[in-house]
Amino acid sequence: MRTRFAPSPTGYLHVGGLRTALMSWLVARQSKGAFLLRIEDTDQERSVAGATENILKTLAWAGMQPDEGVMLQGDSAVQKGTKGPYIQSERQAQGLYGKYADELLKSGHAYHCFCTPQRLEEMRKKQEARKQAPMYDRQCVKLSPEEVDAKLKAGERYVIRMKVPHERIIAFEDEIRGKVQFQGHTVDDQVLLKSDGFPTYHLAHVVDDHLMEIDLVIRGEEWLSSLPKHLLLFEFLGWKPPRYAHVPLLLNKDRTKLSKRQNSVAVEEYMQKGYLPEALVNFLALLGWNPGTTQELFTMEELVSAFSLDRVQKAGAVFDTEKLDWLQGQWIRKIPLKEFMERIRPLVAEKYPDAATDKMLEKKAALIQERITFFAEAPDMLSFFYIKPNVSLDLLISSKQKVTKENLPRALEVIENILKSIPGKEWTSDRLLAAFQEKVKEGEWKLGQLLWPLRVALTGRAYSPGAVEVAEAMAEEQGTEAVLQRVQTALALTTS
RNA sequence: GGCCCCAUCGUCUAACGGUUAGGACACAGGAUUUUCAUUCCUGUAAUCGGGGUUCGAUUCCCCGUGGGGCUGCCA
Repeated sequence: MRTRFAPSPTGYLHVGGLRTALMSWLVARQSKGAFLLRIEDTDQERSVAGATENILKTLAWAGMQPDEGVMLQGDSAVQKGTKGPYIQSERQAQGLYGKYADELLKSGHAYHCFCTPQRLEEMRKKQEARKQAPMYDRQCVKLSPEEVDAKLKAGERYVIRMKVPHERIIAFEDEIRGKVQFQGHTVDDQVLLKSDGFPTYHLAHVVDDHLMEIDLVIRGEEWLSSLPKHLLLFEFLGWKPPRYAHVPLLLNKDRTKLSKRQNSVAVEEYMQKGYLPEALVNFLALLGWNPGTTQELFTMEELVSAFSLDRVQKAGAVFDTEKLDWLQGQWIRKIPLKEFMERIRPLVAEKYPDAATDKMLEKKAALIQERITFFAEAPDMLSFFYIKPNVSLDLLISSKQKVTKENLPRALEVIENILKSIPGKEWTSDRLLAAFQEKVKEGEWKLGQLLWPLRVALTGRAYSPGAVEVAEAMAEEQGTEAVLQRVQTALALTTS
């Protein structure tokens, strides 16, 4: 199966685009076919320099590389394949689209239109006032060949429009929606070739996807109403149309089409926020698709074998990132510890330079891997290993743990004594915990009354890894004296 | 306005015409030998409305209603 993704280089890659790209990629992989990337830059005004590379890099981040067409080589975009060029402006330069427009002109399926934008605007206004659907009124169809020639010779600006047979019924079987039908008279005479000579999306899509031998076009539902135009063009040109899958739209919370007003829509934004590609891809795959099992976590490989278009939903899906965050947590926990450590190292080192060469970082990383959702949380979570924390009396006290202003000094003394009673070599979290539990057995203290102040004394934080785990790591790194010192500092705080 | 598409918990979704309408996220409660988190358990919560067809409709048909998309010399 040959599939394609055909973005316009207008800036960033949209999450909706990533989703259709993903489906196309999955289908191609699954069928051992090819995933093509074509650049649709027929709108001169909207094209942005560097956007192509940017889109390609983002796609690569997500784990999708094109097999053919425009792809990344180092930092720049190159083209590979036998059906190129794969950039529409380059195809345009070869006169490709004009050639087929001429063919349609000759066969009577298209005509020159000399109407000015002003006239078209007025026409639409009148139609709207009469509560009619705004459609081209075919004024230029009436022009005789001689009149057309004369206007062309006079250098009048023109476009080429397709001539839609009004009496036809255009029916089609969509891969997701099933049968879809349109009445010819409701379909507008679409502009095929603009006055600057460039094709519109409609002509370019039909010509390119035919020439590039695309078997299946997966695109957003917003294209469904243009489908009859495309089908007709394939017919007029004598070509077999591809299969189509019109994927339901991604929606804002208010169920309108996903917009940047209400959501982060650029994949880059999710990269910057620290989302893992595994999480975003997993999330996108599950939006509007389900495997028919209760499996929620999918690697790319698993998606390749599990995905199928017939389990894609017909209704739009609200882009609610709560589940994305959950998936992010799941995926960050799956990262092998060493890799996790190397991912957080530069972030921690940025704030605490010692981390750059920290031999203890793996042990510290292990303490936080299950408690964070984003790498960016790591520096804060580990801060107390690198700087002495600011411990406050307020934090040492906890009503939930029954640590009061009154019993706190005594608690800290007990903690100190327990710690002192254990030889440095035996400072493992298990051994430490056992010691505290023994004390608890005596009846005077609850475990929380001892471990809470210890944890706060060591970390200065409302939440952190467990007290004994921190004590173990800290003792190994800085010696038991350093740990005791922090307890003593806290104790001093209570007496001042 | 016209054309097209769609409709199950708040959200993502499952259910050959026969299920106590299932799962996940979120939320609430609890357990997990300290906080936060993780993990586990429990709970709250849905078939848009009306007609058909059928012994029986979430499921099939029709009509409403609601929502969305398109309606550019943008894609």
